[in-house]
Amino acid sequence: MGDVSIYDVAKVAGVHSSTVSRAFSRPEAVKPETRERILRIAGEMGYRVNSLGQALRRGSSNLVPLIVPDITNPFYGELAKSVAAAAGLRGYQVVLCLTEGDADETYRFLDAMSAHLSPFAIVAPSTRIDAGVLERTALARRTVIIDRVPQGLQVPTVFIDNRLGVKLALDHLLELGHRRIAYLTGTVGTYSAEVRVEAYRALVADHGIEPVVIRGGYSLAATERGAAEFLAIDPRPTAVIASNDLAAFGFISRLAEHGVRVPEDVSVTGFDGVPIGDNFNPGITTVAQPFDELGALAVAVAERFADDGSIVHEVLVPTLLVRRSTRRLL
Amino acid sequence: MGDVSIYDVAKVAGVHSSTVSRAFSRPEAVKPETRERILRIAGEMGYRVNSLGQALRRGSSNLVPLIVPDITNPFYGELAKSVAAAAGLRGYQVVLCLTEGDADETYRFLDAMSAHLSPFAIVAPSTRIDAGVLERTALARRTVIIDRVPQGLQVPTVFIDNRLGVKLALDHLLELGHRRIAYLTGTVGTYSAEVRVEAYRALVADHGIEPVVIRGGYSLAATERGAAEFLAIDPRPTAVIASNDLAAFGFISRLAEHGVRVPEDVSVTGFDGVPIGDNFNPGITTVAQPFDELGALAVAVAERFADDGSIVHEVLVPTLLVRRSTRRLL
DNA sequence: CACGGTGTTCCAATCGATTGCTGAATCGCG
DNA sequence: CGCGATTCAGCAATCGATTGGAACACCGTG
Repeated sequence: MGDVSIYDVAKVAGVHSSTVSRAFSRPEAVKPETRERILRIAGEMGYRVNSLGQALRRGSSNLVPLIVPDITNPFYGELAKSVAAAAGLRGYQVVLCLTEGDADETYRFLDAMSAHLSPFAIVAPSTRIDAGVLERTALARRTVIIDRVPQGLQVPTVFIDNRLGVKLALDHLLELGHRRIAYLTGTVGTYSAEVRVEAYRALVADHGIEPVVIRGGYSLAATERGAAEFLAIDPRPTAVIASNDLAAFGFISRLAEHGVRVPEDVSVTGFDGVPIGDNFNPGITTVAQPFDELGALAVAVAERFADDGSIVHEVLVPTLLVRRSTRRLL
Repeated sequence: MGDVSIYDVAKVAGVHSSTVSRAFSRPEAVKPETRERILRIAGEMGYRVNSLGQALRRGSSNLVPLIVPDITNPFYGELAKSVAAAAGLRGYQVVLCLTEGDADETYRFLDAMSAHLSPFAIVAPSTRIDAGVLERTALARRTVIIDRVPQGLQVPTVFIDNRLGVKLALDHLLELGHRRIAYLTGTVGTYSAEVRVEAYRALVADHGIEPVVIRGGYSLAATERGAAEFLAIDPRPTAVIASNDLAAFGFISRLAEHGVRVPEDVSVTGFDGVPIGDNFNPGITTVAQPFDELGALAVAVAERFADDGSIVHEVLVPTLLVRRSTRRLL
């Protein structure tokens, strides 16, 4: 089955192996009737090009590593889906690399995949990118980051306008009459996460509102702590902007266990806009990222970077998705 | 950086390239001091073995395709996580293949990955496996299925005891005093899904209970239809066994929008035991699959199958995870 | 008939690593 | 001191595909 090489096909077709190769990779360079015969025989013999031999010779494979901290987080799930779709369209295969939040793993994966001659890599970091280490990895000049990066780091990035996202959520809540609006953090230490809190602080100040930041997260312990922190605040906020959907889910769930209902008692907004938010109880009002665009741009930007070294920073615009977790303050 | 080959190292170290190769792949075959010098020089030069050359020569790569319908479904997310962990431990890299429910894609991915000389493949199907097509793919004799398969299909499998899972949920509800217990389906057409409904039908019959099957799903439309079907039933069931967590989430969410509360008005159990169920509102009582075991066994079984062709069927035992979505019938 | 031009195929080197075989050096032992 | 055994390293073929350049046939033209 998989053990037919161009040599085998060449022998049967009575031509040289290089002709078989060209029949596939440069069709116009071989006489139509010869080509057809080769293709037919190859088909009959069950020949399939060996990507390895091809990649070795060409010096570049079609394997694109997607490095994420945690695939069970729906945000990364959506990201993986869109990247895989965009990559597939261009003939790439996504190699899934899970770091579990260990930054060193990122660089290890990058090294491992450069040994597979990956043309480029896509990284959704869980922490701020370490410029020094990144420079040292083999794929350094061919990696795109799905996050903001510190000034001066020569790496293309793709991410949403976080400030606008927070503004969207805040304006929505303000319009509903809320004034005591708190912010719930997640656990990840990405640059984006920091940008979001800072945006919250700045925007809220513009309205003369005192910022209140609650530490949230995903684990049972973190969500419980978040709920406890919230319940201890006096006077209690009437609305909460969560840094991401997952944190909002856990927060709402813990609140419910304490008899605090959403949106009746508190309005809560999520962030990311993962589809599962539709199936949450209540449907979560959230700042939605354009995932399809995100994946497509990540691949396109990475391809360009690898190709001509051009470093661009694509900033996507989020939209507000109003569902049922927010309501007008009575 | 990535452009150092064994020849470069060999030249600097003053030895033959084959010695460099052996220094890495068969350390005992080269004199300790020679080996150390080679390793040191290789390190200084930033040499990294080129997996492609290696795989081409060996006739087998370390790339393991994991083929799943939808990575944003938390079940497959958990599966991917555990498979990636188990694979990583043995030096494999998981290649993520997303079929979006298109069965043909499965076979296409299998073919594509056999061109990468994958040692074996792991498939979580979205439909019943097509024996005929599977046989025809190159990786056929090296694929393990995460699901039940029809009798007579010569393929190793890893999956949980679905009947026991349903029994766990049913017994729990019976013990809580429920008698009108319905079943909510998902949308996927896997063998496991079928087995679960049938188990429900059979088990419920043992208790003289009339089976009621509601068609659920993940999409907004499907969850709404499920809720509508449920609300139309008279007399209304007091408990529902969902075929999977995601379906349960959407169902509960739509029910809430109709003023029906869980668990106050209906008890609902999920199936799969995805961690996000903890952050759902309310925390979902569910039949938990042992994910870590699942991933580890999938890799182990696939490895054995590829190695000596032995076909085993591992059946894992699920456990009941009691949270807050079920309560005693008053 | 000779010659330049065009179209098609072949030859052979190459990508990077592995491995059976061979030859050389070293060791143990009588 | 000499001989066989053992250890270690070099040689060269090989995995499968690609590609620059050579070779060949055939064309039309002068």
